[in-house]
Amino acid sequence: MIAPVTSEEIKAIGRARGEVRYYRPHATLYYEGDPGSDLFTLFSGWAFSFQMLRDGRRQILRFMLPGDVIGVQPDLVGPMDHGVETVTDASACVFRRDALRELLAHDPELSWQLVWLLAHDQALLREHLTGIGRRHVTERLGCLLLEIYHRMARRDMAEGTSCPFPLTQTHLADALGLASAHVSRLLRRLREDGYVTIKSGWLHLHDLDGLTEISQFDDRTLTRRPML
Amino acid sequence: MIAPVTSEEIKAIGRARGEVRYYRPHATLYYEGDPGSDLFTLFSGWAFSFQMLRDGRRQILRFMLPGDVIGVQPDLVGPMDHGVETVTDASACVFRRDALRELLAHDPELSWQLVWLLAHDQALLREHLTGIGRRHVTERLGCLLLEIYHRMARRDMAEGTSCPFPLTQTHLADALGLASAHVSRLLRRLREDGYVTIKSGWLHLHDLDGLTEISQFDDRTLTRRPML
DNA sequence: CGCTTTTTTGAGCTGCCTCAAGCGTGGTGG
DNA sequence: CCACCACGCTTGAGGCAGCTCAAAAAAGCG
Repeated sequence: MIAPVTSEEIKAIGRARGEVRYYRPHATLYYEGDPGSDLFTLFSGWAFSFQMLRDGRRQILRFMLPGDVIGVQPDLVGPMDHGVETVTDASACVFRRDALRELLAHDPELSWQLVWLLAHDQALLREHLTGIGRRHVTERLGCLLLEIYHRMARRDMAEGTSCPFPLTQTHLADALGLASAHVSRLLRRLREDGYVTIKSGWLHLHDLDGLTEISQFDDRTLTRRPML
Repeated sequence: MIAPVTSEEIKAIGRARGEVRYYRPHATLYYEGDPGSDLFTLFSGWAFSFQMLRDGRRQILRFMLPGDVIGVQPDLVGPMDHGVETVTDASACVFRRDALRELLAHDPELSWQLVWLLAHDQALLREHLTGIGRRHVTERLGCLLLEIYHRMARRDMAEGTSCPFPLTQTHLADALGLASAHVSRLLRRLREDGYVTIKSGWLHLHDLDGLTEISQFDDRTLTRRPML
């Protein structure tokens, strides 16, 4: 999947001047415990961040779409508290951590943007947390699909009310805190009720407003666009 | 409750030079939708941040203990995506948002620290998210109690394996994504099994190691101390 | 000491899980 | 080009964890 990028992204990438790396699906950008990995801008493809528990349970924290910045989140010194893995073929622009620190010291505007970016990530995490903690599962799933659709639309990567959607139901389940069997049932119901179909790698929202309504979806975090 | 503060906190507060405000329990520092509130350093007392759904369901995102910084998280321009409310009597040092922006421009070191702080908050959120999404409820509760205990201990506000604990079971329930009746049952079991008692505003951990074990508690996020 | 808030406990229910088997599909190699 | 394999999806059956509703006991608080 080759992704167009917006002018903001190109600007950010230019600033970074890192090399570009290419990944296969299911590849690891960095793993939990990694002692200080690099930073990335996802150039094309999808990825996600996650944490594991000892017995293999996995929680997906966030899906990364083209243009997203990866690896700023963690403690900037010290090991990563989460891993990042690709979903599809992907390419990412790398730049070194120490370079960041230097950049920040010389460019207050950049540090402001970095703060903005972190704050934005936090907002997504908060929304996700509230969803898992307090939403009914159907709402939860609906919100996730809508969030992804809107994020894709902002990047001009949607066509009408459809967009590419390479995630498996297992991804969804691990993001939503559910069993994948249950996600299948939920999707069936959404399909039968005429809201959504997922087919050959595309998400189709047949009734965007209806889904927004039944999901109690609130795009408070999405109306504000990332600057970087 | 009057709280001692560590030297780091005093330094941070000095830098901010804001006025100090005093709050009663159950008071609002800012509310969801607040168009750009101020920033705070919690000086004494406990508070928490939360989001509400339309039908009244509440998710507690994070508990704030003395010394914690409040309100940096959100989008630094634009309305707050969450509210903050006190649990106990509390006092907080305020400083204005625009002052922050100016400070950042002139002090790269400070912006570095701010980034650190945001990253640390994110780590807490991630841990919380994984807990709610993928942990069994007993583990979840255990982890929350341990997290709070450790955070208190770091502030020298614990005595042995006990610490002040002003939260109600409803607070715990809303943080963990549970019903409060169920929290009561879980706590009874932890008490009967000799792990924990909560009594007259204090948390007593009778078997810290045991609880850490059965909760699969991992203090990866806590071993790194906040610098600000 | 009376009132409010919190905690405890019970009974019954249901939403989501687990386990498991069958099906569809795309990719690979003969 | 076809056969096979692997992986993801679907669907069923049965179980239990955690919910709701409710009411009583206990613990602050003025």
